[in-house]
Amino acid sequence: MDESEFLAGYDPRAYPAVAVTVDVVALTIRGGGLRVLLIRRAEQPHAGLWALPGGFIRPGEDLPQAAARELAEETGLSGLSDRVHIEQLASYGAPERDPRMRVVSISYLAFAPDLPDPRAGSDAADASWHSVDKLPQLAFDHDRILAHGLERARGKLEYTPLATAFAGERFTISELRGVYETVWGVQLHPGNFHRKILSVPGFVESTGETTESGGARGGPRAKLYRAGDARLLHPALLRPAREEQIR
Amino acid sequence: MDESEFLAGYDPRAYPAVAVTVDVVALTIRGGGLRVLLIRRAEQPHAGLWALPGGFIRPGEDLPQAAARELAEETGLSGLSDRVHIEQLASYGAPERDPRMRVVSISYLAFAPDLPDPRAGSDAADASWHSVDKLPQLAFDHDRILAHGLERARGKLEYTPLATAFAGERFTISELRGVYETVWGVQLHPGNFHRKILSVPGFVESTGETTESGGARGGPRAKLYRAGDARLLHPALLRPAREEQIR
DNA sequence: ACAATAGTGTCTATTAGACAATATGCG
DNA sequence: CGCATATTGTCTAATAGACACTATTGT
Repeated sequence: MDESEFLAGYDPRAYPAVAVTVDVVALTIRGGGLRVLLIRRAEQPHAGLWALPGGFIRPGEDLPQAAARELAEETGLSGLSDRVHIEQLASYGAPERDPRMRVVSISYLAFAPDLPDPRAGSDAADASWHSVDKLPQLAFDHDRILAHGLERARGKLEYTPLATAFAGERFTISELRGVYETVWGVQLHPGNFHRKILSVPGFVESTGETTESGGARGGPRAKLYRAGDARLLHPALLRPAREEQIR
Repeated sequence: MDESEFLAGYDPRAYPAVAVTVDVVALTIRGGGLRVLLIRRAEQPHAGLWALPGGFIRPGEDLPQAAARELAEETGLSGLSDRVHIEQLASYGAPERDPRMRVVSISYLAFAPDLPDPRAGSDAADASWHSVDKLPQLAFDHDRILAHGLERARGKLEYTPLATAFAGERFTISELRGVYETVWGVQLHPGNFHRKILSVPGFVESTGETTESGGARGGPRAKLYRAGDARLLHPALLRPAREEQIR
């Protein structure tokens, strides 16, 4: 057991130092595509490569708190706490994932609508949103972490109301469909999607309002909705099954 | 960023030491019920309380490897690697979760059929399987970790062939139904379950054999199956929806 | 007027689940 | 024999998805 073993003679300071970091996969939808926040490393190792924002946990700081802080530091936003959904993703601790010392990274997944252009923090040469379809080479094992985050996000759209976290405070059914289409990378049937969304209890609730004008290329004004109180979608919105996912 | 910040003047050895442990939620089905492996702490703090098996990661050791090692040490089994399904659960790092120092724990979830009675390791006063329905008080935040593990296991039965990891090499449809009923704590309709399982591509495959004899209380010999090659169940086996889960 | 879009109606195939029926083997 | 269980059949309600239709608005 951890602490009994500890008391039985282990002194963790006698071990090679273990560093604990948090890395954040921050996703938003911009320019019609799904984008991830990357920062360009200013220092060795992997200087010049792009990487996920992250850093050491600080004394007295809880893990989600550290993730939120790192994200706020990199985006230059302080008051984003209430609009950003953040959840733990997974941990990575392969012995050689950092060439200098043992680093265990706890990754977090963040979603938000319309996050602003990031301001590079003091420890980064650059910071920007990157389309997940054309990614640069990433430092460390951050490609694996990012892939895991994307997979998680895509899956969670199916059975949770997470998509509303990518939309604004009020949104139309079409905008919500756009979120699904962007994250999943598929086209969805507008009519069936519309009916389906409204049939899931607690997913969205009507505001009684409509958009100020019709769509850019015509069409009637759409009703506006806000996120409902459901935490799970029942029934779920399933992606069209792809054979290669099953086996 | 983590390492640039590091190089910019951070020395992790200058930080208060952070210890990284793995804790394992090991589940099996015994005596008709779902059971979890607990060890009784021999040392302070929380001496005498039950806790999840776990311990420090060792230099050069990957995280899943550490989890498998801890599980093997506590169960007294060395050759269980190929029959045990093990996967990462989540990480816990609240600053005060261990009263002595900063400890970040990475939890793992393990499932296996018929795991033997555990042998208490050198650092434990006792080790045994406990029904998840009547749990003792647990050390640290292990009640939260265990609750999370149970929730994950129950959910994964829905859309993965995980249930076969609780059954033996060959099993009947009724035995598989027993796994679902035990983990979910519900009664399932035998006929519908039977047809449903066989309709999911790749979930089970026939061995062409049957049981040697009928059931203990009569009935025909059942056909024997083995796990198929599906990694995801499509369509999924959904639990009867409970209203309180949705909101 | 014309095109694009919001929202609704309808039809079909699939699935979950209730219930029934048949066959087999234990006591 | 009588009962429990394995397996299959049938029927109904709900759902996914294809397709069509109407109404509204921008150009």
